[in-house]
Amino acid sequence: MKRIADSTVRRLSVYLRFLEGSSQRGLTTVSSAELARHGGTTSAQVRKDLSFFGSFGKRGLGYSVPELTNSIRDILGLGREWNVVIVGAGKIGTALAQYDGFRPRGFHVVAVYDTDSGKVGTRWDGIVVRDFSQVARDLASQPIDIAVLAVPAEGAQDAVRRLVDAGVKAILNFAPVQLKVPPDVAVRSVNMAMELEGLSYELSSRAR
Amino acid sequence: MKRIADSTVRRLSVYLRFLEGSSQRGLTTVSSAELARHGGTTSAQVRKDLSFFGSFGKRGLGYSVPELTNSIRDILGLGREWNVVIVGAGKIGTALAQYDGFRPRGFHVVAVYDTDSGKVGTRWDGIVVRDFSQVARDLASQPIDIAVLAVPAEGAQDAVRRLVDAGVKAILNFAPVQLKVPPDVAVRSVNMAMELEGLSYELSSRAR
DNA sequence: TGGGGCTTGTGAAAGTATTCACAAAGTAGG
DNA sequence: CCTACTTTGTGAATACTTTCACAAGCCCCA
Ligand SMILES: NC(=O)c1ccc[n+]([C@@H]2O[C@H](COP(=O)([O-])OP(=O)(O)OC[C@H]3O[C@@H](n4cnc5c(N)ncnc54)[C@H](O)[C@@H]3O)[C@@H](O)[C@H]2O)c1
Ligand SMILES: NC(=O)c1ccc[n+]([C@@H]2O[C@H](COP(=O)([O-])OP(=O)(O)OC[C@H]3O[C@@H](n4cnc5c(N)ncnc54)[C@H](O)[C@@H]3O)[C@@H](O)[C@H]2O)c1
Repeated sequence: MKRIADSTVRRLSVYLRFLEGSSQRGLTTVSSAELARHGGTTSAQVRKDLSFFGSFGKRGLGYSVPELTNSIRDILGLGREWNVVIVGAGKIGTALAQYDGFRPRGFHVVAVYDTDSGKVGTRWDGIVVRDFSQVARDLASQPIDIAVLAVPAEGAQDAVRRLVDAGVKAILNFAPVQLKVPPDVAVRSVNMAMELEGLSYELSSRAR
Repeated sequence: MKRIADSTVRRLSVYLRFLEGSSQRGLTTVSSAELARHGGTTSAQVRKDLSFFGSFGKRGLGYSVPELTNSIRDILGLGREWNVVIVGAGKIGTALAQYDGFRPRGFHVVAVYDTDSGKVGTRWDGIVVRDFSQVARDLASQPIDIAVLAVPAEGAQDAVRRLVDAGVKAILNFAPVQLKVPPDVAVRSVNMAMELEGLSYELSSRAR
């Protein structure tokens, strides 16, 4: 099977979110043009994206909202719960642990880790902060799907090494560094400084 | 002048970060191959990226670290301070306002806004939380370059409308919605749920 | 001062992604 | 059942990005 472009997968997320909203507003069908308008793309793009995975619509009518919702959830692997740990109980780690937008989408934060003994043992919303040195032991008994990395840049690569050694296969990285991982580990990075710099570039290049 | 790809601008940020580290470690020159290794790309890509903006290296030798650092800073528009406001003093807005990684790169958080009267008037690190309804008045006296949007998804589009009306030309959006803005306003979105779904997709498609 | 070794800068080629455009398949209404 | 209309699914065309490959330029040392 052909490799699917990252941009396609991201758009599927966007379509899914719109479909969930449509369902709540009682819509039963939706056209590629409507999906496009809300996703900031074109109807041809929507149809092409979906066509990589199959044929989900009815010609002349559009897509059934519940059916397409289920199909995209399946494609994205959202038909199950994913166990997530947050590494780094600092400012951003705390915000993420307390965020209630992940659970409804199937991402379940099962633990928060830190190296600071002053933080280990505290708890928020029923999630205890555990000692990061125990992560390998913990993962042996409770399987983890995704680790969210929210530690300072200096410690990030070392923390990744330990997570990978413990068997983690997917990492969402907030530290502003380029992580090195084996090819069987998936990484996505959120780099806010980079986004701000992108805006800075746009503002500057427009002025020119 | 030809439009520069987004991916190129992002890589420039990555190169810049590595150059800053190199400078601290006392290096005076660096080759495209070294930049590539740390940026997770290829040396040809590095040279091509830079070639869009000029010719910065010395053949046979590489790039002067301080000169290339300055050149990239210039390209990205980082030769000045940018005034930033954060809209939404919730979990993520608080983390961002207290984050100390933005100031050294020239992004200066000058205000935080919220609509919740219980939060308005409180202050962290010398930044007072102001009433969002006053944003237009405030911006008239103090110019703002970038607004960081950290409000719930439902309120995001309306907040954007008000910011755009007040003259804001760049927005970094954390709400999981596709914002609609006029063409002269730059938007970047950080959508964490989408990143997690991307990881979910990768994990699932590998298993298949 | 000239040659060997290295690295840049860049057209051209290859590879990806998006857009076009239209046949095919469906709906709706008489 | 037939006609007019809508919207999908998809090859082909276009646009964009990355990789290749090599001449040109510069350093260093003999
Ligand atoms: N706060 C933000 O808004 C923000 C924005 C952009 C990027 N980031 C990035 O996110 C990361 C975290 O930022 P923050 O502001 O939350 O920092 P922070 O200093 O508030 O928190 C970092 C936490 O990580 C813990 N830690 C350190 N090393 C660790 C390790 N090896 N294992 C486990 N825990 C460890 C520390 O004890 C601390 O509690 C940084 O890389 C930062 O650059 C943060
Ligand atoms: N917290 C996270 O880790 C996280 C992760 C991903 C995405 N997000 C997104 O970031 C946004 C904020 O999330 P949060 O967890 O900080 O929420 P929150 O509820 O903690 O904070 C939202 C804040 O925005 C304020 N607000 C509401 N409407 C406003 C308006 N029109 N103008 C100004 N302020 C307004 C509220 O009073 C509140 O203080 C949401 O869209 C959320 O989906 C948050």
